[in-house]
Amino acid sequence: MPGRQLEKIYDPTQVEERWYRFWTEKGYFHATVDRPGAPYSIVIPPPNITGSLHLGHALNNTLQDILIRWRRMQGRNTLWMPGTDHAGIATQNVVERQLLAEGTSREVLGREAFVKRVWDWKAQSGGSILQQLKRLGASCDWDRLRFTMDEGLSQAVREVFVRLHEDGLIYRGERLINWCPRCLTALSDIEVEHEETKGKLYHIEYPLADDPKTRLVVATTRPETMLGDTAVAVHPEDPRYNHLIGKKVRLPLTSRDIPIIGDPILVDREFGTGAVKITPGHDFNDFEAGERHNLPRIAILNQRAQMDASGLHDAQVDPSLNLTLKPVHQARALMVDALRERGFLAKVEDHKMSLGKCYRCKTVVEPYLSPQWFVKIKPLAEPAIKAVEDGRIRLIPEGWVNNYLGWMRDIKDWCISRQIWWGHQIPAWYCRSCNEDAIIEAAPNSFTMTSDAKPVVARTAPAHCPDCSASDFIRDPDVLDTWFSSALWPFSTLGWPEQTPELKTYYPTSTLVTGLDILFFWVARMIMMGLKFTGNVPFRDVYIHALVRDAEGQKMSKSKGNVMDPLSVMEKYGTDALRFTLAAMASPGRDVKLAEERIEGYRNFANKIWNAARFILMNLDGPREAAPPKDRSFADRWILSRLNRTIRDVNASLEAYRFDQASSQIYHFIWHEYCDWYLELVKPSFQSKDSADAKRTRQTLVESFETLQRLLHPVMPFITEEIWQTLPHEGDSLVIQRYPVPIPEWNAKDIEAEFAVLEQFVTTVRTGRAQLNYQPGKVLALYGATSRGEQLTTLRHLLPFIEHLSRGSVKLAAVETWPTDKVLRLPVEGMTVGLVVEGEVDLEKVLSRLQKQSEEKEQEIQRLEAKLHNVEFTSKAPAEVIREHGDRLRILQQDSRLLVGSGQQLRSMMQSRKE
RNA sequence: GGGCGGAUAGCUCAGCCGGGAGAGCGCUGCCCUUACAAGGCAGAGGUCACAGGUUCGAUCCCUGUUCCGCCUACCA
Repeated sequence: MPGRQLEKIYDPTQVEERWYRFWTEKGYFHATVDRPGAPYSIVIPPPNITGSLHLGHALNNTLQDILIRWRRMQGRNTLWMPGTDHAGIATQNVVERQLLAEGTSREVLGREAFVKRVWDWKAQSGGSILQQLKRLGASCDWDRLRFTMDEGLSQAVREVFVRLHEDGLIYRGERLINWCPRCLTALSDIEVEHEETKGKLYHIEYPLADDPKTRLVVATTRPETMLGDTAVAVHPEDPRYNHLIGKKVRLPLTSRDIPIIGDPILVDREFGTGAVKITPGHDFNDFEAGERHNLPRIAILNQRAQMDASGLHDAQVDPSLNLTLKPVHQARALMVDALRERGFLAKVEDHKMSLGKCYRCKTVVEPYLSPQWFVKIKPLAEPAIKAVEDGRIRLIPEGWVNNYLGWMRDIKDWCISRQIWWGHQIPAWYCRSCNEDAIIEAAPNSFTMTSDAKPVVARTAPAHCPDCSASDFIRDPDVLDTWFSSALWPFSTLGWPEQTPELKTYYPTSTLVTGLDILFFWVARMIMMGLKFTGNVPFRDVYIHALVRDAEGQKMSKSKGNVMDPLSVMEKYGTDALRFTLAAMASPGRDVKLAEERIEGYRNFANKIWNAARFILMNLDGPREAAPPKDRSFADRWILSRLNRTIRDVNASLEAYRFDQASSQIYHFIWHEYCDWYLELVKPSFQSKDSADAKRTRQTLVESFETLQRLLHPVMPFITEEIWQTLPHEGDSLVIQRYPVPIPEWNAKDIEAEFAVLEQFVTTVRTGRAQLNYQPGKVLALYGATSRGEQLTTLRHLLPFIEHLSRGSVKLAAVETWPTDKVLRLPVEGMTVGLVVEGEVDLEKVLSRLQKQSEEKEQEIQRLEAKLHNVEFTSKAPAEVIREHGDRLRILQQDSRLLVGSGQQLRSMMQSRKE
């Protein structure tokens, strides 16, 4: 049964697509509730439909796929639920840009046509990331693909909204919210990115109304908003100012007088001048201060962050300033000039401050006063805190727990309404006749509702008004924050609110794999919603992985030009190499710095495996015999024992989400034990094709290598399937084979100890070879000696292997019987290895190395002796440590004596050569 | 401002419930030895950031310092 010949170099492009198609055609990734095995489920963090695969996705999905493939092979009933997220703002932006290029706009199209246009776009190009996930090998159940705007998920959204509203956890009200003047929508607090920037602190003089020569100086970073000031605050206990409380100042550049008030919360006496202007319409703190003191609010900016005509009028601003419709930064410059000219500007100093920007478009965000929908979050947060505190949900690594708890305990109400068209429209309707004054038709067919409007919240459009029974309604134009629907993802994708078999089987899901960046956006909200609506946690484990950075540790971004495209990486090095790299670098709590050389290194690893497979297939031509492990050869027993250890380690690592450990354990085993030693040890047994050893070793080769393919498959699915299919095997695909578990009969501690002796001997011969500058192929005359009985037995027993790996003939005899004039002696762990010295050899070099070694050993001996002579140590250290120190010392002393002898003997050799 | 994490070989990192300092990549030397030059063999390279403390003993535990990340916060 000669297997098919493999090419000399592994070519992933020949392999990957073929097997992925095979797997999906066979339906291996499809989950059914009646499948045996304990359920294991993961919901994918749904990528944006606007997105294309970047390395963060690649890492995230590689780790999920490793878990899913591993659990599937363990016989669990696995489900990996895939899907995409409608990404309201981002998607709307993309389509609006297209419209702009076509010379039109969403306003021209109208809402209905625009939304249809977005669906068209989604149908065309919204799914490309899914194809890329397949390319990565993701074993998702594609038959269950979900989208946050699917009818089923939309129904879940409406259901949740209505129930939260019924429970009083959703309300509508006029608040100061974060507003993006480019996207023209509200944002939640966490959608604002704060960035440290260099700004200015302007000191502005406000003359007292009844005594214009006396001026109160306030400090501000935003002089343009002073036009909306409705008070100035000082600290009530500040002797510099408190006598002014109750008086008024004339607001510069306006004809308004505003009061001076005392407020100990807002005012920090140490900062600036100790006097603060209060602009309740444009600053969150000022808004609260305004609430405390019943101050009027004047909005001087419109929704595009331009100076607003009616706002300027209300604020009684000097019209000659010509500010109308000037954007913020221009208005600021004009204001500063005007203040300076008219003598109100005391001074300007540099000032560090943080600026809020829209996380989607990086535009500076404005606090904006408008009616919005909010989720009252505290009652939802409390159970979510408890679930993590009591361990029903584990965060891994657990260092993030405090982060999570801290954020949750301090959580603020969640603004969920967005003034865009793409998304789940809020299920709230306004009766026209009851809200006549509250409904404003801003443009034809475009309405806004004041905060006084009374909505009817319902699952479907109401037929009659509960108050006046009229039937003319206008639906709330706002849509919900995209994260509102993603918060339901773990159960909405499984059919909720229906109690589907899927929901019963796969919920709570087992593990969530995600990046830190969406811990609050997504994970926290899923926990809150899951607990609220299913009474159960949405997942047991949350594995939080790091960010992928470039080789210099910089965040990858298009503007920096340091992005690495995973698709071209897969093209160049193969998908398995990329996956292995990401897994190997996924150390907990540390960012992944990705350099291309690493990927190349693991590409080489794939090739190493490939060539091991070639070797095995070449030698499989002949009978095989499945003898019990203990009856097999030394090499066979050794590799099975080592493989067993690796199986144990890898399983333990995966259980602990230590993808890095699992990968390096497999890497080390395959390359440095299996290939470097085992395959070399085994070569001689094939010299006589039909020997018992050959038969059994063939069997061991197949067993061990087949097991290795199973062990590695979750990380490198493609090459392992390709190799597995060429090896003798049972079954249709590696995907559905059982994951390796340790086999007790494979353990052979004694054999491993024997191997250590062999390895030391052989390595020492090789070192000697290198020192004597012998060709690797040169067959040597070698000697071996040891005074330790068990070592001698092992050496005798393993002589054929040792001779093969040392490329020489080894005489085991007492050192005294070796020829003194032509043998280099090298000690190792109590043994002495002898190499015959022939030809032109630089013995000086050899000697100096011996001397250096000798010194190192001597140092170590002295250190150990000092320790063992120290009574404090011997009386207080554990017996085991003392014994171990003693053992080590004895071996060192032995080696040291041998080294000295070896050096003397070498010197006399050199002497006799000279003569 | 607060919190968290990091500082170990040229680079990227592992290790550490305290007892001989490791890997990968890179580097040096020899070798195209029929599985693999995307390879083999051998090797060089580290006062484990700094200063104290606890201990018989500290890379590891504690305290402080410096530097670097990240998260978070309304200091106008």
